[in-house]
Amino acid sequence: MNSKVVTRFAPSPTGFMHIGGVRTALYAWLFARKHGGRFILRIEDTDKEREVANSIPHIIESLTWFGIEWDEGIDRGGPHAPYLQSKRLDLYRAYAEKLIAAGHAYPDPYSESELEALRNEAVGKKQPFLFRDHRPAKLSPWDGRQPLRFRAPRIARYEWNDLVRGRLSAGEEAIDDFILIKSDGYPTYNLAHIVDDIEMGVTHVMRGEEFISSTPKFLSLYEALGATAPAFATMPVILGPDGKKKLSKRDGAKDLLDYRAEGYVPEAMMNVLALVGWNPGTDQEFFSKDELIAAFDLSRVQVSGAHFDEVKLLTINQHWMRTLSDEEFIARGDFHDADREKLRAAVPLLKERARTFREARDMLAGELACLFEKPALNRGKLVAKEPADRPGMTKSALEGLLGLVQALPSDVSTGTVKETLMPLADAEEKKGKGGRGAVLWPLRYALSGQERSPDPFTLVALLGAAETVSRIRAAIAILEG
RNA sequence: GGCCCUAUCGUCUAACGGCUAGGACAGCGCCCUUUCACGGCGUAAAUCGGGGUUCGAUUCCCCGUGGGGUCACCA
Repeated sequence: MNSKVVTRFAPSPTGFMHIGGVRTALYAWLFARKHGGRFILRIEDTDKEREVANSIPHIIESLTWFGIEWDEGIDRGGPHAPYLQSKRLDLYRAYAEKLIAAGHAYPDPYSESELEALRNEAVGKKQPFLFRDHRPAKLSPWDGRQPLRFRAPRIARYEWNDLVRGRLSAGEEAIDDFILIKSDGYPTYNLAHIVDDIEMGVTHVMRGEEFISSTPKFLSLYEALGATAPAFATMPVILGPDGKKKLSKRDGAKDLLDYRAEGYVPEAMMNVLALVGWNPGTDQEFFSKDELIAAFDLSRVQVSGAHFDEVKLLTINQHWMRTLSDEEFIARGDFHDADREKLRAAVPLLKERARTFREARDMLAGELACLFEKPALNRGKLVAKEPADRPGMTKSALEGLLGLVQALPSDVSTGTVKETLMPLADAEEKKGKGGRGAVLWPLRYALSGQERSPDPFTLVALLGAAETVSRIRAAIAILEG
């Protein structure tokens, strides 16, 4: 029974995908995987005016990066191909003819201006405009140039079950004679998605709450077609970062692939997105893809809207970056021309400090640049005693370091460096002149040229004894000069 | 405006009608550390308002308020 589950994600090619759409796709996909079912990617391109060029490959790239894979769909075919609605017009036409024959559909006889006049009249009387009040007395045959309308039944109260929200209902005003086929020959969403869901055997439909109020349309159309409606599951909205409104492209929602460019890993995106609107009922915060599939449950999907927290995303992204092997980290970090050997050595440092790959790249060019090139030292900085508790720098401290570093083996661990150098710093501390800082600050600055850097022992280990000696000598030279 | 959905810390959320309303992120403090970061420990922070049902409401019901959605030849 579980193996019969079929879900789908059916975006229209109107541009990029934002996290709201991706999350809906994620839940539909998780549900299919959880139940050993199939997941379909269908493209709903029935509005040729709003279509944006190249949307389809962009959507495919987005979902692929994100980590969702589909069993049938636009680019890989399947038993119900094609998965592009504009290539299925004959099918919608056949269903439309069936509806006409059964008396469930009729051609709209009004011109645009006539319809406009009727609508204005109703508005003038402060009445809601209902097309069904203006149905033509005599039905003329449909020539395919007029819009085809659904003859909506009058039902006092629609009620249905929602897998997330339970009992939902709507009054009879929720449904009017809506258009099935537009005058340009393309079906509307209302007809096309239902025909496809029937043909493709979709069992569970996940979608946003903006579809709740049009569900009566869908139910009555299923009934007119003599088909059983699938189960519905309504997803909560994802709200914009600052406002309370639904996240939308208009309000600056980001392209999913922008997150890739900013250095987020898809594991983190999936983890975070799954948790906006769903939770496992436990305290677990980190979920791998497989763990999500195992834990996902529609009954624990939230009913109210939620904000997407990019700060939390940073934390979770850092977690998933740290789970990568050093090789994967380098391969996925897009570090182009960095010195491979130094880069390899720097990875543990990057894993500790960077929350995104972009941050990691910035660090390599910024505070970690000293790993790759000699820093430019500045005499004023060398001797400055700012902030107040800074000890300043003495030639004797640097020379003491020099002696110890020269004795280090060429391949040395951070721990050994620390064991070797700390006694000098501790001795300085006993003298009470600036404490350990009297040694450690000069070392940090000589090696990094910066006031903020990784700890100096790590720097020595990464740079090697020879380079360390060279940099300390450079600092001494500046002090003397 | 009609209809529909919804309401727990700043944010994401947990809590068969029953412990001092729990966790995470962010915040704050302390420790570690001459810096930053990491890490450890700790701390502050919430049930929208009013009725009702009940021995007992975060939980169930009603009203109000706030927020959202929808009323297309868009999906």
